[in-house]
Order: sequence, then C-alpha cells, then structure tokens
Amino acid sequence: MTYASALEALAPSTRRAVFERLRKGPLPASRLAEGLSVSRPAVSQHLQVLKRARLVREEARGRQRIYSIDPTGLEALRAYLDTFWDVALDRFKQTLETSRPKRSKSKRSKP
Amino acid sequence: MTYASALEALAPSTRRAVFERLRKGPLPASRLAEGLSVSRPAVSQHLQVLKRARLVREEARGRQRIYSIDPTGLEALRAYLDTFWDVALDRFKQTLETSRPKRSKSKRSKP
DNA sequence: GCAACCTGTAAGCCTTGACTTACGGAATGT
DNA sequence: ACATTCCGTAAGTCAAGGCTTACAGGTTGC
Repeated sequence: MTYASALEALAPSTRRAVFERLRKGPLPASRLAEGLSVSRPAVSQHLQVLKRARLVREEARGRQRIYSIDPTGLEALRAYLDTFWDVALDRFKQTLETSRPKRSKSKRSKP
Repeated sequence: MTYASALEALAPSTRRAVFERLRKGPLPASRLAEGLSVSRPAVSQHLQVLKRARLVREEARGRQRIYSIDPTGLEALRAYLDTFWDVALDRFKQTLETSRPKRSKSKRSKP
C-alpha cells in the first residue's frame, strides 16, 4: 500500500519540484529550498511527506540533514503501474483487432 | 508534461478506485459508479480528469460511453519514474560503499 | 556556558478541489 | 411525439492541505 502515499506525495507541483531537485544528487534541506519560490519550512514539510512515502531518505550529518532519493517508493510505484500495463496493452490490442484485423504476438517480460 | 496531470489524477483515492476498476476491462460510467460510495456525477467528473490525463479513453457506444485504460498516460508515468530510477540506484550503491567518505561529484549527461 | 547555525514543528490563514443536488441533452423504444 | 435511459455539466458547499510566520531543538565553535 506504499504506492498510495507515493502518488499523493508526488501530486503537488512544488513537492514534486523538491523531489526532482534530488536527481542531481543528495542535498541538505536549506539547499533544496534555495531554488524554489516557497519558504524553507514549506520545503521541510514536503520532505517529511516524501520521507513517509519512502521516496526520500534523510541522513543526519552533523547539524544538517542530507536528503537523497529512496528507491523503495519508486519501486512500489513501478509495481503498481505494471498492474495496469498489461491490461491496457491487452485492451489496446483488442481495439486494433476490432477496427481492422491484424496479427501481432508480442509478449511482455517481467524483470 | 503529461506525467504531471497523470500524477495529480491518480492522487485521490476514490478517483484511483475508478481507475483500478477498469483493470477488469472496459465499463460504462454507470457500472463504474455502482461499487463506489460516491454519486454517479462524481464518477463522471473523475472520468473527465482521467481522460484529460490520457489515463482513460472514452468510446461512444449508442447512448452509453464505455471507458477503458489508455496506455498513453501510463507510459508517460513510467518514463518519468525512469528518470529517477538510475539516480536512485547510483546513490544507493554509493551508500553501500560507505566504508570511506568519498566526495566525488559525478556529472550525468543526458542525450 | 553562550552564541550562531541548520533545521523540524505549531498555529493559523486561505486557496484548491472533491462532492452533492439539480438540470440539460442526446440516443433508444413504443 | 413522448417517455425513458444514460450521461455530462452547473452551481454551491465544505473539509483537506499547502503555505507563512513564529518558535523550539540540537550541533558546532568561541
């Protein structure tokens, strides 16, 4: 059920901006707030939500806490999307067959 | 930028319930509203949001409209998640070799 | 111990959006 | 034509949550 909190966490644009900023690598909270148009406490609150959703991890480093991307939440999201993916492809293929008869035999492999 | 609307569309739980109901296959709007605890117009509004996010498609079938999963939004979400995936694994691997504090600034290039 | 720094938390405001009821509109059946 | 069915849209209500300012907790250095 981690995918639910992960989806809710990535929905707001500014919180997503905080998360996307971690693509460049781990950063302390103050540095994360620099480029954004919101206050530093707002970024802290967003980081708590992201942490609860297992999307970021915090590491105490002296008097500053460094945040980095946590693969756990991403993996939960990917697994959730996969549950729709094969169904969507199946229905899509079925739609193609109804419009015009065509043959295709592509099978999707799971990692 | 379709991933943004897709994430915002899948954040609310009841709208996600509507979307998950389509895993069983295409359904008209009235059937989608049956199992849920919200009114039928609410489901209609959710379907419009999902349609705008390219997560569902509607097909007029007489006086009823049948909804099915659209792979377009799912593909946009998967591509968005992939942009974090390699970074997360990179940092995770770096954390594992925490035997000595390395301060290497790695630059990633994008095609 | 004291001060400066980096940060999370509290309380409150205020906008966003999810939901309901009521209505309009197109397709099918008699 | 008329009624019925199936559905989207409008208007309005109300709670959820994003944001700010102010405050509290630790850590480093003098």
